[in-house]
Formats: sequence, structure tokens, C-alpha cells
Amino acid sequence: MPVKDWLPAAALAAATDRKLKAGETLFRLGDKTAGLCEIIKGRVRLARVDRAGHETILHVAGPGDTIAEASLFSPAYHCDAIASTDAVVRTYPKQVVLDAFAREPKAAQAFAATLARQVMALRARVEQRNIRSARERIRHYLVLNAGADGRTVALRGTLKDLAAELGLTHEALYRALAALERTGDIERATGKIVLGSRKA
Amino acid sequence: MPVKDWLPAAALAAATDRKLKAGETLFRLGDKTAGLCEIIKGRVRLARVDRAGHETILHVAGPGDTIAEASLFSPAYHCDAIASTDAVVRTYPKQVVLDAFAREPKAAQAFAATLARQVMALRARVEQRNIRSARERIRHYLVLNAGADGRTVALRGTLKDLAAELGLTHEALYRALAALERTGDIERATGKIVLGSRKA
DNA sequence: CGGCGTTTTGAGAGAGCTCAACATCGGTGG
DNA sequence: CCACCGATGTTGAGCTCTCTCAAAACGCCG
Repeated sequence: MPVKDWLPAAALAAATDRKLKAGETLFRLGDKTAGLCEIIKGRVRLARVDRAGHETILHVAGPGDTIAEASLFSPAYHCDAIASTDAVVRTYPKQVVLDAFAREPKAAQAFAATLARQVMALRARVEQRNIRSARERIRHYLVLNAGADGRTVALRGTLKDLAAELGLTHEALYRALAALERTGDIERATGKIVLGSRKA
Repeated sequence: MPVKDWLPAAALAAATDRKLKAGETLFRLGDKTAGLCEIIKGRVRLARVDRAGHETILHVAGPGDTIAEASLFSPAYHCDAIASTDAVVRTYPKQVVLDAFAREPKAAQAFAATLARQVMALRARVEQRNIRSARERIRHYLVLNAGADGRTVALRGTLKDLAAELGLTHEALYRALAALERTGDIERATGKIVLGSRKA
């Protein structure tokens, strides 16, 4: 549900916008939390970097999505937020949002519903990461991200970006996609992938 | 936060208890949602089974923990809940809880905070699953689950259970634990593992 | 004592990661 | 208009590590 549908006007008015260049950081793990963020334009990824230097992508947010929901109840961010493209991000100050929850039960409930959806999405991602086979992991992603027709997946960003989001090396992704295409499981076009009809 | 600290007395009174034998199912993916569940005794795991037949453990809940929070806003469960041990589960009917949110902003906010913690825990799990090395995945788990002293991890259940929760085969877990012990990174005792002092 | 599940160790195979080389595509500047 | 350049896309070869299948101690409970 869009922010403007449940956040009181007073809270909406307290927001501030910020422009980010691709690659620029919105916030980092450990930073003091500012508030709820809504992506107005572009894409922002939430990620963590492990001590081996690898980045684990936790979520990729696009226009209309909110991030840092969990941080409303936490003094510090627990992951990094980095612009994947040039982006505009709107921030609703933490205290204003929390006040809104106290006065507007509907706002709090809508927010809880948003978090509930996040929990479901994250569980899907845990399941995805548990699949070791590149082929099956990709298929899992495609099925979950298919559009209205249930077969077409629109690609956001490059294939390299997709590889990072899937937690695969780009080489493994390229090879697996080529193999899927050879076996007729998918068809590829610029900017999209279409799932074949076989259900097996 | 315990359920009884934020859920109104009326909602608490509407709960029903259910006993489960180890291995028994509380609910399955696709079942109609009943309400919010609190574990009174024992352990219940949330999991999904992929089409290869592998079970991905999403969460293991113990006494005082709640599960099925996200399902309050969904008509059907999106994963399975299975008792890992003999267990007692208390269910607060969905509508009663949702009504409580509408009347008690504090309840809704406490619930949102619970969901926020879940989101953080799930992100940690995504990060964990992104680590391919058994050794590093185990270390990641141990650090995140260390007790008050920051070094001791109490084991719930068998090592085999731990392997399943970590998404490793039990053989890989045994071998990695033996290797960690040989190199002095951990010490093992019955029911617990103690991290060594080296920070590298 | 017998049986069953956990814990351990062994050997082999498969699959993704790493390093490397090359092709392709856009955008920039001469 | 074309050459250059960086990033993306693609393919190759070898290595490492986990998974899988197997077998054998070990521990607990009836």
C-alpha cells in the first residue's frame, strides 16, 4: 500500500527529499536511523557486506516502495542502502511516523501489514538462497517475479545486477540462462525473460 | 515482547491451546489462517518444502515466541509449521487480534515492533544462507547466537537439527565443527559450543 | 541386551567459483 | 563519422567445496 494512503497528511508534509547518484549511499549499517524512506524515483538496494567482502543483497526497492521500516524501532540501521541507479528518496522523520501510529490505529495497522508483506518476501528470499542449483534458483526467481500473465518477467537493470540479487556469479547466471534457453524452458528478449509452458 | 504485555485481556481470554506431538503439523502452506500463535512449550519450526523435496527452515520458535504474525493479514499460510518437539501452542483468533489493534494503538505498535524484529532476523538468515562455506556459515551463526558472554552458544536440539537450520548436510556440519575445533576456533561441550578468542 | 537415531569418518562426483580471454554495446570526443 | 573506451555479456578451463552414498561407532531408552 502506498505511503500516502495511510500516513496522515501532517506526517506526509514533514518529509524531505534527497537526490542520489548511482552508487551513492543513502545510509550505512550502524548509522543512526532517520526515519521511513520512500523511493520516489530510481532503484535502491539494501545489502550487507560480509567480512570476505561479498555483498549480500537483501532487497531492491523501486518507486513507491518503502525501506527502513524496521529501523523505526531501532536506533541504528542494520544494513546498507545504496542507490543502484540515480534516485530520489523521500524520508519521513521517525518521530513523526511513530506519533502517527499512536494517534491513527489505521496507520499502525497498515504499517504492520506492510511489514508482514516484507516478512513474506524475505522468507521467499531465504528459500531462494537455500537452492544451490543455479538453474533452479533462477527458475524460482522467475516464477515468483512473473508478471500478470504468469510467464513474463521484466528485468530491472542488467543481468549482472540480477546475478548479484540472486547471489550467483554473473558467469553462472549467463551459463544457466543459456542452458535454460537451449532446453526451451525460457525465451529471452531484451529487458525480459519469458517462461516456457512446461510445468515439470 | 511477550504477547501478554501488549494484547488486551479480552484478546488473551479468547485464546485456545493445542498440544502437538513431535513431528506433528500445526498448519501447512495454503491452509486458511486461524490467528496469531504463541509457543507455550516445546519448539515449532517454520519451513517450506521445495519441489526437490528439501525442507528449508525459515524459523525455529521456542516458548514465548509468536509465529504466524504475517498471516494475520493474509487469508492463507505461506509456509508449514511443524512441531520439532512435543509442544503446546496457544492461538489467538485472527479477528480478535485485529480488533485489538483497531482499539489499542499501543497493541498495534507493539505488534509492528515484533514484525520489525522478524524482518531483521530474516535478513540475518538471508545473509547466512548467502555464505557458501560451511565453516563461515557456522561461525556466522555462532556469533549471532552467542549468549550474554558473547562466546557461548547453547544448542537447542541435536546437531542434526542445527545442520537443518543452517541449511547444511549433517556430514558437512560435523566435519566443519571438527575442523573448527582442531584449529582452536571453538570448543565443544555437551549442549553448547564456546567460541575461541581469536577475532580474525 | 537389542534397536534406533545421532555422531563420525571415508570416498567420489557434481556444480559453482575463480581467473582469464574475448565479444558486444553505448557513449564520448576528436 | 569514426576511433576509443569502459562496462556488460559470453565462453573456456581448472579448483575447491559441498552433497551424496556408504559404513561404522556411539549413546539412549525400552
